[in-house]
Amino acid sequence: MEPPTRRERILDVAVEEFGEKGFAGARIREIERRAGLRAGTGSLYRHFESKEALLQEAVAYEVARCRADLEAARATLPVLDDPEARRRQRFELILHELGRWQRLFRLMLTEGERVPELAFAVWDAVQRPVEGDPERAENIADAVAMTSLGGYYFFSLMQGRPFNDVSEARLIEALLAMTSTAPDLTPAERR
Amino acid sequence: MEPPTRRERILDVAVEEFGEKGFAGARIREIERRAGLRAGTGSLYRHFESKEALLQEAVAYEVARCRADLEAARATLPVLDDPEARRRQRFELILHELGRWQRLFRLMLTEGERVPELAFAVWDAVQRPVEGDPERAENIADAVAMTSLGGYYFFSLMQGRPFNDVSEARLIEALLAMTSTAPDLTPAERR
DNA sequence: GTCTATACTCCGATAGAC
DNA sequence: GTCTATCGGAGTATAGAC
Repeated sequence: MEPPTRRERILDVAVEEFGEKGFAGARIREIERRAGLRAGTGSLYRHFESKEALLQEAVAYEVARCRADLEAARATLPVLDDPEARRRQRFELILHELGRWQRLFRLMLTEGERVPELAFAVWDAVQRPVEGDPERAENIADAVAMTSLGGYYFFSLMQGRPFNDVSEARLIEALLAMTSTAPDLTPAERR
Repeated sequence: MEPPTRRERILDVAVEEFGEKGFAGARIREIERRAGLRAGTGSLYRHFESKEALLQEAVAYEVARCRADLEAARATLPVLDDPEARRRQRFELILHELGRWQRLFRLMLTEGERVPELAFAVWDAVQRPVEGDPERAENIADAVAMTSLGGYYFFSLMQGRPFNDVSEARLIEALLAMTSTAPDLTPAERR
């Protein structure tokens, strides 16, 4: 692995700074400081046109890195035969990756209008394509699992501790039990 | 109902402005403009000490109003005997109230450090207290439902349409089916 | 390509007339 | 309690030496 260029170091810390404080709250001087440039000198502008341009490039950079990490993580996982084990594996991966994508989620919530492509990029990478009828029981069960993992992540983030003191392992256990028992999820009107 | 005082009008629009743009991005002149004061004159400071103080009071104001709305909504609901109907009622209420609390959630994510009491206030109001053992099956099932509704709300917000095209009604249906079938949620090691 | 120095703008906040 | 006028500070951005 080559050492990161200065440009990459700037992008790195810019993602952090924008993610933590949003566009308006982010400080160029702070990004310079963290990237190893003298703070407040404007040296950053030899690398990027403006604060706005920096945000755009930082987001694109982080999306690319997150996607690569996700692919890499998927590639290292063993291929499992048991469907339940496969679902557990998937749930654990999702929960883990949510942390990796946290800053992009935050930017999506706070700077969505400023970077409209971000929403597409994130969902394109994160979301398993829905195959066939979205009303299919399997897809609904998957949506419940996905939303539950996402909600768990957000609520835990907000509470600053595991949501309602339910551990990750416990939640996954419950989700597996609920979706494997596979209650009839066909809409009532179709039965 | 009395007409809102100017102070209340300011608090009203301040919640909007802070919620949309965060503390750093919010503009006093914009709040003045929206509250019917001349923009950029600093007239706001006859009512509030500083931007920081305004944020604190705006948050407290919004928490109080959201809580009142929640109580009011609960009070108007009919008392149901059927436990399943009661759960459906509860799920629908949560999904509905999440929209009302949206700005506070956002402020919690973006300005959490600035207003540490906010997290306590919000969770105290929203969260049904966990009775007894948090590992109890009922509480775990409830946590799954709560997280799923929260995640559904957030993801739909981010996607700008119902998450994975699953309608609210459909999600609630699925959650009811999954939690009423009541699979054995006791942790494996206790069986 | 990094620094010094600084221009320029925007914003939060204050003083004081009415 | 709202306006006019303005201060002071902070922040983005630029010009130019090295």
